[in-house]
Amino acid sequence: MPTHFQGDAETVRALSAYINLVRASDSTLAKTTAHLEGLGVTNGQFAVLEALLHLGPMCQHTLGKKLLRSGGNVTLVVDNLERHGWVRRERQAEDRRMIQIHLTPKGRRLITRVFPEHAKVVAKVMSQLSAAEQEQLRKIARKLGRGADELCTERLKREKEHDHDQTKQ
Amino acid sequence: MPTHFQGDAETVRALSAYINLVRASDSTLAKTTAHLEGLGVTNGQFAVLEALLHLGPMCQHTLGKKLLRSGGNVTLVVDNLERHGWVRRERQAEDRRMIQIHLTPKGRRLITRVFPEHAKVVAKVMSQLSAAEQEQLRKIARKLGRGADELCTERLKREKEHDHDQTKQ
DNA sequence: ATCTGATCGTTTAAGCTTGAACGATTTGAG
DNA sequence: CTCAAATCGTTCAAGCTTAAACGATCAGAT
Repeated sequence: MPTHFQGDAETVRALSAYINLVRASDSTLAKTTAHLEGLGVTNGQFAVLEALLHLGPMCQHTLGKKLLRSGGNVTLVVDNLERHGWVRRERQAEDRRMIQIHLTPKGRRLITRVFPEHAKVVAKVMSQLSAAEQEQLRKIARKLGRGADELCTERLKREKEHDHDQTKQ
Repeated sequence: MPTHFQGDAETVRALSAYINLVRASDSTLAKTTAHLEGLGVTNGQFAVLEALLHLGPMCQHTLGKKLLRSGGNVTLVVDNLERHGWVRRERQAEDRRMIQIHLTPKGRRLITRVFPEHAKVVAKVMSQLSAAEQEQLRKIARKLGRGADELCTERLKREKEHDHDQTKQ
């Protein structure tokens, strides 16, 4: 094989970290997705429902930015969620370009029931790592993927800390 | 909102690490994919070409396991690679169920040219992290995604160490 | 030799995802 | 006011991905 890989140690290190990162993500995502499918909810649908539950109603454009998905994708996922009766669209009066997405009571019941199960699966998968390792992973991954919001986790922490209702919504 | 998230600190920690992991992977993968698309190679195609370059010819089933992809997916990707003239199928004589995939000279030229560029992009993205952080990330992610082989990195390290041709194949 | 079960690759249907083109709406400049 | 540019959601074509059903091939038992 006449071609060498000409990278230095730095490049080898970066590639190694990168590959393991993507594989770990793929692998854990597959496990949690398998659980969701058994509940009749796709990955994208779950992500939207979770965002609406933990962050409140928001318009599709915002949803797309939060979830790192294209506009067309959000339209499709919301279509499907609407078809199931889990969310409803509400055109904004002050800016008729925007459509705010709301959880319906039915949708709220669903995600409220499903999310704890999902959390349990994630906890089980992540339990392969020690607490310290999970914390390191969180910090490093956050630094790497910075610019992306953290969705539910901040809210979860607040809920945990205060431990009382935030009846807003 | 009458429903609390009932998880303990352990679950919150796991979720937080998980979300940041998936987001970091999504985010970095998007950046590297964007570069590949400009070269007329899809993600899956690149992964196959890279595996063939760094691990040598192998049958589709093995390819699927290495890349964590379904059999049907491997068939499609190899179809497309074959259509471009970058790989060829070679039915095995000793076991006619298997089909070994080989890089063509044209395919080898392509991946040999493209891989260093890809490595450079990865190195740039990962340079947001210090060397120590990258090393930590590699270890932790590897532990989490264990069972998955590391594809090129081991081979790259060997090439780097020995720094001479391994003209095999 | 024949049969059974396992393995490998292919095909198909379904769903996800994206980018680009498009229409509706708003904003701001003139 | 009027028009141009920007923003938001929708639609469409294309490609990726998977699971399941299928045919071909092999290995082992009888």
